[in-house]
Amino acid sequence: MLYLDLIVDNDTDRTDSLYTYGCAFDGVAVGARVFAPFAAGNRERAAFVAAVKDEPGEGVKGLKYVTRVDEEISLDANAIEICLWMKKRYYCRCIEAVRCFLPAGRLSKRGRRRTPALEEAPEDGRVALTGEQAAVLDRILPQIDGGGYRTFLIHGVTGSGKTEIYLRAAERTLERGRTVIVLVPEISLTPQTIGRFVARFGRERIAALHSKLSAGERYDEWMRIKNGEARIVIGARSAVFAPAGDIGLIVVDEEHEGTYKSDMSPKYDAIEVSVKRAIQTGATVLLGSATPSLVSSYRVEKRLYERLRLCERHNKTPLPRVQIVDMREELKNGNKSIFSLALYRALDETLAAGKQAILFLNRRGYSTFVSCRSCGYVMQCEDCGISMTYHKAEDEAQCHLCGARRALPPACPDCGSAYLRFFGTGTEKVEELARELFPAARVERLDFDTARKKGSAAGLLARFHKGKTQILVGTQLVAKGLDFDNVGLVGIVSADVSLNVPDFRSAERSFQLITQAAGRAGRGVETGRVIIQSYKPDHYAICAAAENDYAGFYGTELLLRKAMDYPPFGDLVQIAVSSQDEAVCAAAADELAGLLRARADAVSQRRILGPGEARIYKAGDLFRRLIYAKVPPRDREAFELFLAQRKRTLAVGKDSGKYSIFVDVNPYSYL
DNA sequence: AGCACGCCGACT
DNA sequence: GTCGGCGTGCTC
Repeated sequence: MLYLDLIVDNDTDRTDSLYTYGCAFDGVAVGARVFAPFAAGNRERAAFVAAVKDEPGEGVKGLKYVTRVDEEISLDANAIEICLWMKKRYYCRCIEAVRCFLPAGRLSKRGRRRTPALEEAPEDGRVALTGEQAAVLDRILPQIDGGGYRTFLIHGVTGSGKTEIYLRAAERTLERGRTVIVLVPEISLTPQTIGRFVARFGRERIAALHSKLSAGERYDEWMRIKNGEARIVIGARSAVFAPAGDIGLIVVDEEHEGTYKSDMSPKYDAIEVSVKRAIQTGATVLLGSATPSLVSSYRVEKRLYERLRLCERHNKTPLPRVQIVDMREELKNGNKSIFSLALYRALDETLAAGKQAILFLNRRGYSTFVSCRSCGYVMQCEDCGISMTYHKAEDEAQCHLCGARRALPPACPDCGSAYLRFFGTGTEKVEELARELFPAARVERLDFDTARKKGSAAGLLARFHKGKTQILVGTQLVAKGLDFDNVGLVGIVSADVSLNVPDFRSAERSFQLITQAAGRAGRGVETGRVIIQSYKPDHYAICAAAENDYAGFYGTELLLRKAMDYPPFGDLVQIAVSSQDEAVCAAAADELAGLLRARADAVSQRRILGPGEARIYKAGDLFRRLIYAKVPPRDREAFELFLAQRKRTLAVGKDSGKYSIFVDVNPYSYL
């Protein structure tokens, strides 16, 4: 008789612990999926083996027995180890982590072997390597040959040929009989990257995991990976959990992108998980970016990663000329338009020269808020409490958080005045003004609103590519990865939008966005122009982006992070306390913050912030308060233990169900 | 979250 | 005497 510690498929915090069962079946290993009777009703539930033992161990009362073993679906010991680590690191339930490793949600039925089509691959552009590429591969390939864990940060400017590095590394890994996982920020935005993998290795060796797959297709792809048929996996962040055996290489393309952090439970960081998995199997990790995240660059400094540089743009096009325009001066000179004189002239010249322009503004909609000039009333979402954006195309106000839509009131609901006006600028207004200023030019807009209609984004981009459109207005959708030869000008309408987000990463994100957007200019033969408009033209993130000075930005930002104890000098842990009862929520949040402060020494007291009301104070029928804890590395383990114990006490104790605690480690959203 | 148990009122 | 209302507490 064997004894198994099981993670039972039960959706509550109370049952989030290991249960010991007897097992009469032979050959059951850690990771196996079994079925066992659970609780008073003895209903059969699925469970995963976390440990196999000869003795039941202490404190086991009323031993029950496993009824059968799943022959088809199983995980392995490495996966279980990661699940237990995720519970500790991200404060999720074990079973939630286990589900990450399983094909989509509920386990669906076996399909009949459906291989979804991938984008038509271009011919394999296998060209001679540049000297730089060869040098980078000289570091990577021996590492792959030797096995063993190592992470390389490939710091390469846009167009320097990072994808070719990934392809050669993948090729070598396959030659060694090992498997490859490639993570991309968003599969729909990276068809070129996928296309090149398909061209190089063939569709049948690749499994693509993305959100457009049906449950059945997902299951089939999962099985193709599990049984070794597909040896290369490409997908968004969740592909890091692919059931690939003997992983030899994990690639994370555009590693600085926020999409690698999950915003749903488990709120994992796919880069952290990648490194964990790579350590387990002795694999190489390639993190690629033109603007590496501060955390990754700091890890290079600490010798946890090794930086490899690619500095030359592939076709040797010089970097664009960049000009920063001080919008305060424009206002002083009587120009109230969102187009500075410099941007207007540059657009005029660009169009006259038969070139195209991209206008970038990271804010969709027409205006940012609707307000009464008489009494100051601002139209807000009833559920989220944030101001609503006016969308002219639909002639309605929209909440950009929950998607709620409301018609505009004919008069101010508070004072009855007719002076309801639109404030702030979004892409819709930029598009409208561009049309007014340049009536001869064809202007189109690419943002979430125009891209969501199926196929419309592709058509829009094709028209721009063919030169039928002269001005393309858009949000960050236009900043990413688009490669057009004839773009002579990129105008960043307001660099302040991303800078003024209340988030410690706002400077970093602004630097990355500006650098990316600027990278769209002059991809062809000639030098392009970039104009950055800002009310903070001296801001270090803007200046550094304009000068293409990554090192300068990194140095300044790192000092600020250190002064504020922000990542990479520790974790920023967000703890949300929520309850249907406003007073219970407040009291529980106060108590928890008190306990956190009590365990910290005097120096660390200031590292506990709050509790404060969440920006979305009332979500549905729940009131929410937030506490932030800045946790330095040396305190991490003790902090994790403390908070996990608190969560456990809440789950099994008297207050169970009265309020809840949700933890997000290094969150990307502060609402 | 389920699900069983248990203690009380209403009905055959 | 027994059916079922839902409040309470447990799940190897």
